Amino acid sequence: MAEPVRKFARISARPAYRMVAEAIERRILSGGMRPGDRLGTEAELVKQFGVNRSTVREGIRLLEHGGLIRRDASRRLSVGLPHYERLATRSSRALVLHQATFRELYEASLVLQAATIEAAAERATAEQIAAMEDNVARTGRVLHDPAAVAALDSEFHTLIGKASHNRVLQLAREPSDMLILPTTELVLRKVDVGAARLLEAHRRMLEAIRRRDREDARAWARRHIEDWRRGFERAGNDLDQPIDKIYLRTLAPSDSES
Amino acid sequence: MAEPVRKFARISARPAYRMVAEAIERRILSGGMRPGDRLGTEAELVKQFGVNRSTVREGIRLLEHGGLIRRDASRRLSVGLPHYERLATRSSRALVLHQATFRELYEASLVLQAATIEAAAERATAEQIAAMEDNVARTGRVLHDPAAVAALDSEFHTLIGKASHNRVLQLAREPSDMLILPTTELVLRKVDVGAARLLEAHRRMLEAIRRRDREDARAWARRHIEDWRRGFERAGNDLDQPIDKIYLRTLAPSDSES
DNA sequence: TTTCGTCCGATTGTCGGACAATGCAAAAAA
DNA sequence: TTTTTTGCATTGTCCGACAATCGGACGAAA
Repeated sequence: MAEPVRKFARISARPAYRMVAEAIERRILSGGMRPGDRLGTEAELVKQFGVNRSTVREGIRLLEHGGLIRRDASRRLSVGLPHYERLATRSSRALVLHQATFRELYEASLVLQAATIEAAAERATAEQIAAMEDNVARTGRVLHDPAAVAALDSEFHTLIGKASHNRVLQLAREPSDMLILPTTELVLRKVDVGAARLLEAHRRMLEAIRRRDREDARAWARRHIEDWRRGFERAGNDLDQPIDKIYLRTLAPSDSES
Repeated sequence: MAEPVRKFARISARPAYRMVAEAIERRILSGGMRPGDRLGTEAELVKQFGVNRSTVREGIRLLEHGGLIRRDASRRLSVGLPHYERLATRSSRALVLHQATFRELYEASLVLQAATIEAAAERATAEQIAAMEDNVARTGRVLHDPAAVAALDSEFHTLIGKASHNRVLQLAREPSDMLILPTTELVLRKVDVGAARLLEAHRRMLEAIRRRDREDARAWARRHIEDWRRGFERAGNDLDQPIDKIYLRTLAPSDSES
């Protein structure tokens, strides 16, 4: 299997529809087009690239799903700004396919949440703190409803992410959040004091952020996640089991929305 | 702008090519098909879905770019296993489009690298340690060549990622790595002792991993990244500047490979 | 004046058919 | 048996077509 001397550059046997996609992608990423800009109509692209409309359409599809290209209400093409959520959805799916375990999620979350809340403690704006206060208040009012508490928990973590003012951290955090948070409701149903402890943790975290006390914020975030783990295990789950496909049902529709 | 009472659910007029993509996606994610399984030919899909081949092909394209579907050497369709690198590429691009700054990258890296190396110190196998030793040895031999050192640095971090045995962390880390590492060469060219310090740090990190000394490993990883920051600034860059599009040139070809 | 039908052109979504290039596997030749 | 050839299946690309829908213009009704 001796590789012959490599002398020639790989000939570009890339299908035309890929070249179309790459050309558009390059244009966007090189700053030639900004998010929101209108891409031409299909007919125009046909003329520019000199290929058939079917080919253009296939090329467009490649970029469309990734969010780099959007179709607005009138179905016309425009440059999109892929949002973390969408990317996180894909990443989450990859993790499931790779059969990552809950322990891996737990370990990563511990670190990422701690870092996020420290950043939030340092940089949260007044509005962001107000939003968290509102969230905590609402949580207090629905303590008996696991689904509602879980939803508000998810929102709370998103708010902290925003308050961290670090988009890289947010992006890094989202996949694990997306897989852990759906289990919260499950845990709450099994552990009676779960909702109360969750609220307590949120309150303390918020309090620490308000005081700009990074250490305390970090400590409570850690405790919060460890609570989740205990509840998860008490609910009869094994931390070393692969992430179940069940959660994909939660994920699935989120990507197919208009 | 008073929103009228919202009474009807949004009507779902999803085009057929999307429904095709969703159907295939559901089948895969629900475990109905495993990575590596052959998807039928286009003609078969046409029969199953009862739509035109053009429509099927557009649907396929949606999934193809995400890696959920691959075309093997013979161009036939099979279920793919999206790899982190591919996802990281997309995430990196998103970060650039969102104009994230190097400070955000730096902050996130600090945390993620520390966590990764702690996990690696705990769980690295003998083979993985051997691979790192080999990497360090090779680095020692090319200290004068910034490009080679940068490449080996990247490899070293990948090895640590593998040794962490935590795929969630790896996935979280990859986008920031992908954006920071290309700057290493740049930094090395500006700072004379850069390569030596880098090698020293790698050596210490490896040593700590071998001793299963999490604290020490973490400390050296931290120092390593702080070295990068100092070098980055000394090279005349502002940490608060948005990630430049320059790096996209590095990124661009990585996705258009076969 | 504002609101409501209605019409029209432009554009997208979908379809059917076609053909060259290429890969795979069976058939023929060595 | 091994090698070569041939034929078929499949993909990539193109063409032309038509219904559905959107945006806007135009005029009628309130």
